[in-house]
Amino acid sequence: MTPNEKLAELMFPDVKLTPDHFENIYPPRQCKEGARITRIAPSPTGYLHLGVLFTAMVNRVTAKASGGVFYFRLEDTDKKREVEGGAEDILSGLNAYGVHPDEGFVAPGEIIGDYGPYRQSERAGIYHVYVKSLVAKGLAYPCFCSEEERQAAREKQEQMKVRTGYYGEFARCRSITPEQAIERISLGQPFVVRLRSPGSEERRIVFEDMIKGRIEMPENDEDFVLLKSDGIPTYHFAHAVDDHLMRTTHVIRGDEWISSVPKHIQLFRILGFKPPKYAHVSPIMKEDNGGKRKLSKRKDPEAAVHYYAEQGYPADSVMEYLMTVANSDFEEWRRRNPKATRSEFPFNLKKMSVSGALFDINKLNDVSKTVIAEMDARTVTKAVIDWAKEFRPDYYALLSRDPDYALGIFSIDRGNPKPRKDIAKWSDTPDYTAYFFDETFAMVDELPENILPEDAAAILKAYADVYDPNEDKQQWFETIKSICPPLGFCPEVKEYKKNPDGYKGHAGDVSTVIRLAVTGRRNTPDLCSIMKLLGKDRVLTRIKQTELGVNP
RNA sequence: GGCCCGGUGGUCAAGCGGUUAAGACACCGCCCUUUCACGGCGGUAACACGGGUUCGAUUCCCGUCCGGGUCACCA
Repeated sequence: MTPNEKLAELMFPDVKLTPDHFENIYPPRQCKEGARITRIAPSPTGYLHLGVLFTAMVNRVTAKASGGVFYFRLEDTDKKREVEGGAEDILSGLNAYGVHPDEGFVAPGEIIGDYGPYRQSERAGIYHVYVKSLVAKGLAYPCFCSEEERQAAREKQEQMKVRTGYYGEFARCRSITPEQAIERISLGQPFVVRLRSPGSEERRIVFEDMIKGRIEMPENDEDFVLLKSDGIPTYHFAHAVDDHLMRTTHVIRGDEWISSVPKHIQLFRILGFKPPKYAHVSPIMKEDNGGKRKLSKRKDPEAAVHYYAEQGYPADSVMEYLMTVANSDFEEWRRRNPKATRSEFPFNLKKMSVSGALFDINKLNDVSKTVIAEMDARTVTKAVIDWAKEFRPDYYALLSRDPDYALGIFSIDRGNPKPRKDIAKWSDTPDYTAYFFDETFAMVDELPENILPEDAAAILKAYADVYDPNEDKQQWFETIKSICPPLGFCPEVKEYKKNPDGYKGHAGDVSTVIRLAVTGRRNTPDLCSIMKLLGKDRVLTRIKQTELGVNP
């Protein structure tokens, strides 16, 4: 045994397997030519972030479009930051938005696939095999530096105005001989394992990022940590081992990783792995005092995907919006293919933006209005009730009192060739539908400027006398027209416009007064339908109340 | 500070040496219309700056400025 092999044996006495073993039990995948294997590998440090959903969506769509596999791996190597229930939240969130993994963690408590374990904390044995072989070959070494020592070295580097980091002459433990290391380990000194980096600052490494294009950077020359003192790997090492063994072909991740690519490529080479293709996704930004910054989970409520559920944005709306952010020609495609499923869209990583897009709530609202406008009444009603049940108990109570009435509300003007686009999210509905319930109906306190109170009172009085709840829409409007002349209003708008001085107003003004009395609003969907739904008694009561209020 | 990346209307974005510099959202006006919404038509509004290269630069090169990312035993 060489000294390094002895050292490796001492460091990992329990490790008996070799890398070959894993190469055999995780063979290359049998996929059709060009199939892309992608993954989402979040760490369970909190709730599902919009950026993670976005990245997951991009991963899934690229895998699916190529007939490949999209899997979910849990990066739980940092116990300190782990949040209980974090993994479940992320997973159920992804599923709620239709970003279903094919493999790995596919649902809370459900793990499938032949390339597991998919939880990094269960893969310690695998990582150790690879680290051990690296140490045995002298490609990695134990480092005994304390935090204080590293801190001191850093300060010295800052003083000397040189790059900080554990490299070159600053990599103190690099020169410890295997014999010395064996002695210190035997003494029980704690250690981490570092890569003995063969890189040089002087040399450049070039790689092709599928989104950002060609990128050139100095080689990595830092002896970065592979295994932490608790025996758990760092992200870098786990990335290399896992993505190789799980046979990932395309690593699509946030662009905060781009600066570590030299480390990653170096690791793949040293381990004898074929590096994956990389695609670094720009983050979704938020406007902040005229500047831009990444959506922050702490500062921005809209960073957490949960926010959209609370606000009542349908999952489809969020995904449609995210797709337009991902590939801006998605919108145009959608207009041409209104009924197609998103997976039919020819998604392309190369069409992704190189710099981060500002989160645009206006755009989300617009997209969402279109999504909701195309839903049928039953779907909308159910969604609103489900939403209210969770987030607006008071409104839920009103809706669930009479489900058919609720259905009636959301049926108005729905399904006709000119869809209304006035609901962007379910939280718009309590106010939007307030006048349908006596509890939330608010009487008018102000008339339009062009209508005098006495005229309004006269209109309401006249209408109350002829009101017939059984009229269809056309008859209903004829009735309104019929009360116009005696009141001094013109039944035809066009005629009124030719001769505005000859009348007090036109049929539109008359119906506005009625609308105001019945709904308390100047703008509503089709009034005739609304009145039918409200019912004769309620309509008459409101007309009378308003009449009194307007003309006491 | 070092190393990367990026700067086209308020926002998202096409464009890749010669264009009246698309389109979408937002905003404004008009039309349609019993209101609103939908729809239609029109409008305001952009190539960060300075040098090159070129017959010609938004497009290519350099510099400046601005923005973003990253420099851990976190991912």
